[in-house]
Amino acid sequence: MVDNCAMDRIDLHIVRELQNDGRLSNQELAQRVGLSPSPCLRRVRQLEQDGVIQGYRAIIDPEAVGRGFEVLVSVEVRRDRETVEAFEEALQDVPDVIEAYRLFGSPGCLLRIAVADLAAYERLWIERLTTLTGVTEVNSQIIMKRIKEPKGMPVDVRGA
Amino acid sequence: MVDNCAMDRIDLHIVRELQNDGRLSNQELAQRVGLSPSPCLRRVRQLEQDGVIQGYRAIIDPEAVGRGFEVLVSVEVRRDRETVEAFEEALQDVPDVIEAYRLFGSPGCLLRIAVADLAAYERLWIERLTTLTGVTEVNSQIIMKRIKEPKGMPVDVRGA
DNA sequence: GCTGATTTCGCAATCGCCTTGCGCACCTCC
DNA sequence: GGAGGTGCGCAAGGCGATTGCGAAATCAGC
Repeated sequence: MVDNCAMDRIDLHIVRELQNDGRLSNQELAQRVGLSPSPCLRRVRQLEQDGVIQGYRAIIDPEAVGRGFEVLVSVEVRRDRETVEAFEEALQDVPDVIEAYRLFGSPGCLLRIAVADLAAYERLWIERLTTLTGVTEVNSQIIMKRIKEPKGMPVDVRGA
Repeated sequence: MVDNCAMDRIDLHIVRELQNDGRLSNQELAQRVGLSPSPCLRRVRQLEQDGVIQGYRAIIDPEAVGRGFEVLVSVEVRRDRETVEAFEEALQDVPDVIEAYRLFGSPGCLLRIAVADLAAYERLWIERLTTLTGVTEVNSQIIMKRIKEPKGMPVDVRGA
């Protein structure tokens, strides 16, 4: 996690390739970045240890696991430290909340929620969202379409 | 991609484990879901082919690749088909836009953007966001804190 | 500019895992 | 009760991961 920012262009290239396909074999990866397998693997291990690569994840079709209905929820919370901290802590225990951000300005907080369908969302809304303490306003917006599939951060490799 | 929804609890378990750690060895995975390696691998391949597992990705620290500054941008676009389609198409060519949703109601569109710092965002805003055709309103909100790290979809495995 | 120290590479060998073909068990439908 | 189909476990072959070591490159200091 220490910011050992000695990332040269090969490291960036490795990061980019692994972000595109986290299951690349070390051999294939080495070939793509122009290295032999052993130093390539050593670099990957170093990147993992430095926290640059935080993990690997399979990308799942939300529909297939019964979470094809997505909602963006703006939440306003009373702005004192206790309330905010309790609210954010409580969010951790709601698995349907996929993403959550605290913002400057208004709304103070934005959630992305994924559930099975409208009925499931109604249940979540009435049972878990409106009951959170300190919440003064909840505004739900159904997602019509995902315009851009999340593909991770773009990584600029100078000269590659 | 065809909805071969014969996902039993073992498949759900596989999906959950691979979402947690996309680089699990097949042996380890098989052991966790209570199978021997060969049928386990066959199931994984099937899930990939059915589009349930859409891919694998390394999770990268945004800071490490110079994208530690994140902004949520509400965009309003003129609501005719031509404009909307052109706008959404144009978004694909802006790599700094990490996520994009089209919403019901207002705002009509929400973007998540990741750049290096405020200066980089100012440049992006003036050069690429305000110049998009049909855009009638752009409202930027800087993200103070990521409350919940994206960990993918929760997968309920009945009885596991 | 040369030299020593350090870093990083490539090679080779070992080990372990992936992968596939096959036989067996179970389940279903006649 | 028998026949077909589905899905499992076993075993073997091939291939990739992993590590130790020597060589090359890079860098600092003089």
